[in-house]
Amino acid sequence: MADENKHDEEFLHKLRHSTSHVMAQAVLEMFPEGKIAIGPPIENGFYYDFDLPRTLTPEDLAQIEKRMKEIIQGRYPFTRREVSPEEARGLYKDQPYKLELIDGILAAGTDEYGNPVEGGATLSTYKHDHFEDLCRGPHVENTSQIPADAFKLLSIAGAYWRGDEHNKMLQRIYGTVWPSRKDLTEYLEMLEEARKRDHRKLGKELELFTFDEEIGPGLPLWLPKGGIIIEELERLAKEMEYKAGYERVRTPHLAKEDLYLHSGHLPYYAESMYPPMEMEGVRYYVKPMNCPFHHKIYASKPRSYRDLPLRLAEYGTCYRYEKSGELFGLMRVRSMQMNDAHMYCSEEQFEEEFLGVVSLYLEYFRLFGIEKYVMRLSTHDKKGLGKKYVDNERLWLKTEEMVRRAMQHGNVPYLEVADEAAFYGPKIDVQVWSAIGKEFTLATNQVDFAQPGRFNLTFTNRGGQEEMPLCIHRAPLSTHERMIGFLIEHYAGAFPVWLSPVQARIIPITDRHVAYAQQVAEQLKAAGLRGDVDSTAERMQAKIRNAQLQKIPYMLVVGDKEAAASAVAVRLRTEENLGPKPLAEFIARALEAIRMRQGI
RNA sequence: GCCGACGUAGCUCAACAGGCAGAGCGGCCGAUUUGUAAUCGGCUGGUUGCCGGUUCAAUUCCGGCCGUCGGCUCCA
Repeated sequence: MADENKHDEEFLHKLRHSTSHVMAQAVLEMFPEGKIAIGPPIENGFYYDFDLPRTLTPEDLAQIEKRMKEIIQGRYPFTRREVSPEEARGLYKDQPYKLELIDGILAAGTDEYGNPVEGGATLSTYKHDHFEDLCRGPHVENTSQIPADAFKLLSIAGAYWRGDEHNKMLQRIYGTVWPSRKDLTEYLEMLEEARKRDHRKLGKELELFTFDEEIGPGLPLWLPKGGIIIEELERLAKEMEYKAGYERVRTPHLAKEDLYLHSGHLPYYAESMYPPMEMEGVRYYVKPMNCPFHHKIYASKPRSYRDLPLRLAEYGTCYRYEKSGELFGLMRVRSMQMNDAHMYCSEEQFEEEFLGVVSLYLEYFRLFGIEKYVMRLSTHDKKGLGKKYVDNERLWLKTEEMVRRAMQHGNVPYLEVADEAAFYGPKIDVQVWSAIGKEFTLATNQVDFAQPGRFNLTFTNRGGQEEMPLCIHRAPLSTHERMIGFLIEHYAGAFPVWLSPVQARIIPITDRHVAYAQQVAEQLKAAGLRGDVDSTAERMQAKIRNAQLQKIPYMLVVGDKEAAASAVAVRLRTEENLGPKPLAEFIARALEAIRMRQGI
């Protein structure tokens, strides 16, 4: 079975890669003077980058698709051949991007995407019809293996040559292709379904948050219902952090420039900080992170080894000037409330502290039922030392090894990726995917060996000597913005009761039941439940529909029978009808679900 | 920030090829009083994102700005 899947994967890969070649041929026929860059297969499809004399339009895509179908039906075989550097250069003398790729392959021993190739570089091409592309392959044997009714060109986008923003921007066409028409249809339907759970759409429908042009891009307004979710998440964080020995602190939203110079953030971060404001000759910045403030709290008095680990927690509000094109609903914003904490510990305590954080993550993920995530160990890259990263290779290697060891000892699977670290140390990032497939770092757990030194943070060890602590930065619940954006999609808006803004909607069948409904509401309130009464002049059916659309977990229908018996007829949003229950029984059930923070 | 598309009522969306801007939902008023996903009728609602240009006339064509979206870059 696993073997079969592997074959499927290989075939899909070849299919997608081959379709991208066919597309490139079609585009070059349309624009004979066009330049082609690269066109790899990707998850669910493929793309190809072009440098063309004019911008593409959606109508062009239809044209290109049409031509692609003709090419496919030409039943052209894909043939591979190896070419000498001279021949390759001759073949692509009018294709500057290909020439650059050839040079790269020969110089660095990499393939056309810059990945190293074992056994040195060989130049090869794949040809079908009259289109011959510099390519390592593999491909399907014949264009006829591409189902002409199972591919679709999806979008046109800009993309920098070699992914570098200093390079020219090319035009990228994204497409998708599947083994059959049915697979394609299913994929497109899946995309459609995913759009329905998009947090931007649900956030509006469920009245959780909004943006206002006059307030500013990336600055969300939390509506009352969203505010409830924030309150509940903070309550959870406070409970968990209290149990784990954290202490809560509070720090201001801005500080003098000196602080960020001192922390070392300013040179690395200036681009993404709001510009300074000046008062009486002093420059202040609104904070993009909480760490320097917490360091100052650590430094507020002499520390002993007996004080460690010291764990300072704060839901701190930070502001980062993300580039305009990078903003994305709640997932990428400019004002954010971070589930932040900094723990200061000795080297011996590091592993236990670090694993303590990881287990906190896992506890949260279990609670939320988050199963699809990847823990990524992000390490430094030698080339970035002194630029992107603090220039201390010895400590980089040492702390990276410490994290590896901690993860291995804790039996936590992780993936290691170079050149993704924070500037002050390695980190574990938790990667998740939004409904529409965008990847995000949800939470992060970072080692910091640089800032304690910059702030002269020390503690007196057992031997009476001053020692520098390590610092761990962590944010298991991410920021409220990203966490809630993610949870909206994760639950498709149907939050478990404890997070539901409205936990119970009381539905009087006729106006004469409103008084009883209000009594029920009072009792829910007294029990600490969030309930409201739908007293609109609608029929019960309409009231139920509205509650369903709002994804309210409990609908309590009350009519004559219920009023007479101090009962409520309980309907769940899953459409399960529990029938009449004594009010006290319902309240007990709801409170239990809330206490467990599970289900409805 | 870069490339491209888009922006019409609170929401979802119409308006031939420049010629007085429309529907459904919502909201308000009234009628109805109903047992598990939409009761009926009436009313209300817009300087068509903003600024400028072309034109007798601009939602429509052109330019600039703002915002959103799809990507790229970047990122909690």
